[in-house]
Amino acid sequence: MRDILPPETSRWQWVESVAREVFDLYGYQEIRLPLLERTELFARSIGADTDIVAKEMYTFPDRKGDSLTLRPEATASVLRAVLENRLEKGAGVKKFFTLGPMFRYERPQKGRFRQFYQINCEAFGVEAPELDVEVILLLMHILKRLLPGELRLLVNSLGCPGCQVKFKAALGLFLINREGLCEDCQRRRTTNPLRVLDCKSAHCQEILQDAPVMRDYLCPDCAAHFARVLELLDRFNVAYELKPKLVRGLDYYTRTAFEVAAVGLGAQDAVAGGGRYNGLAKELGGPDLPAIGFAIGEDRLLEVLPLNFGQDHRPRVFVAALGEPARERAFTVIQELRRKNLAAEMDFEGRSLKAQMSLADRLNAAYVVIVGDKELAAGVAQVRPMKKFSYETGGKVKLTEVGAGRTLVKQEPVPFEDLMDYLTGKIRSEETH
RNA sequence: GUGGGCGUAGCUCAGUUGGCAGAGCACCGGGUUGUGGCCCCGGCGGUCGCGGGUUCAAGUCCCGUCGUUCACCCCA
Repeated sequence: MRDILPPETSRWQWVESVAREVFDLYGYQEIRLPLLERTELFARSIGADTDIVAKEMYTFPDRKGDSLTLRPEATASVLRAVLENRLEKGAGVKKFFTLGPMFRYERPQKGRFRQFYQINCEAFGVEAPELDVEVILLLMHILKRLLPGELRLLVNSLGCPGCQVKFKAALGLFLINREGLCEDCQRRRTTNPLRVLDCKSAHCQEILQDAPVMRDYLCPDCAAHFARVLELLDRFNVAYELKPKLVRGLDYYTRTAFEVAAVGLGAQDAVAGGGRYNGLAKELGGPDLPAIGFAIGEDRLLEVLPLNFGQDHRPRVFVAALGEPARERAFTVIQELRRKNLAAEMDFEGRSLKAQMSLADRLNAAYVVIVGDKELAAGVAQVRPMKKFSYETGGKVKLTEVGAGRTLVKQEPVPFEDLMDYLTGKIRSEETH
């Protein structure tokens, strides 16, 4: 478990605000969900044989004795909320996004945490491959707004349950008399044969060279659906890699499955993953409701995001005051500035002017307003621009770097009654540049 | 669930065969009695993760424990 602290938090806010903006462009609306659900929901949706359900859930009884679980993923909760509130009724596609923490009890490592954050997208009610593509376009739209680096989009089709039965049978037959599979795969061979496909062992991959491929087992409908998805991705110039061995960890996926990988994340390099889950609604006792969605791993995304992205560059005003009367005045000045929507700060501890200047510098103040006895008497404050490398010509500055290429910026006397207009004007004009 | 690395000042880390707990950065003050960033000087700051053991003596050796980190399994 970990805390997320400033200045890191402003990067999180930025990522989330970009995601919200793009979701809005595509017509998605936010839903907010409980972090706790009845254990049964996850057991039924994710699949009892998956690692998530078998060993990774935070599960405990509540006071009444009902078994509750901290959500290990969002899709099941979203679908539960949709069905409970009859949100699937009515014409057209229903589009939702949600974001927040998920919980899995596993050993943390790079890019993996016990409490981690996802941005989730879920769309219901439309079976057409166009929706698959729109969802992928949406995902790539968000990621490209956020990340400058190259992303690898991996796609595959897992087929419908009919295809999967045939394929699993073929794969099982293929695996049954193969020698030399790693220990894990020997176990998986019976428990979850699909997982053998994406084993990282080089030796297993060698054995799998001529294993049956899902694509050959797709029924005509599934094959046509997948072909159309690929055709549209091409038309929108979305670069993708076909990855026949892409299987996903949750049982409920059907047809289109995809994953986005980024470099620099170590062993856990998937920043987003998703796919169709047409059968899940019925599985949970609802109607036959086609559905597709994805999850972005926010923690991992932040990990590969350059450090300067999403930092707060809002200009601030610092009011430096000397003496008690000046401090009184300064307090009213910063409140006035804040009411004008300008971020403003001052010192409450009676520090020296030098110390206040230094503080202003650390707070990244764009301007310092200096108020002392002289200024109060004259009714005129000194306004000093704090751009890097600016300095006052008359000051006792020993800055050794002063010289080549520095601009001279003098501080200006500004009557108190003009202060607000002066500062708002200065800062607005700088913001537009 | 399995295997390894690391826990010493706010941060990053030194610490010799066991012998007075250190540096850089950050912070505070001064050099400049009213002016930030560079420079110089000074200062503040540590139950050495926690508990036990060995020893005249433990940051150092041993055992346990907690935390953290990387990898496996698996996933975002």
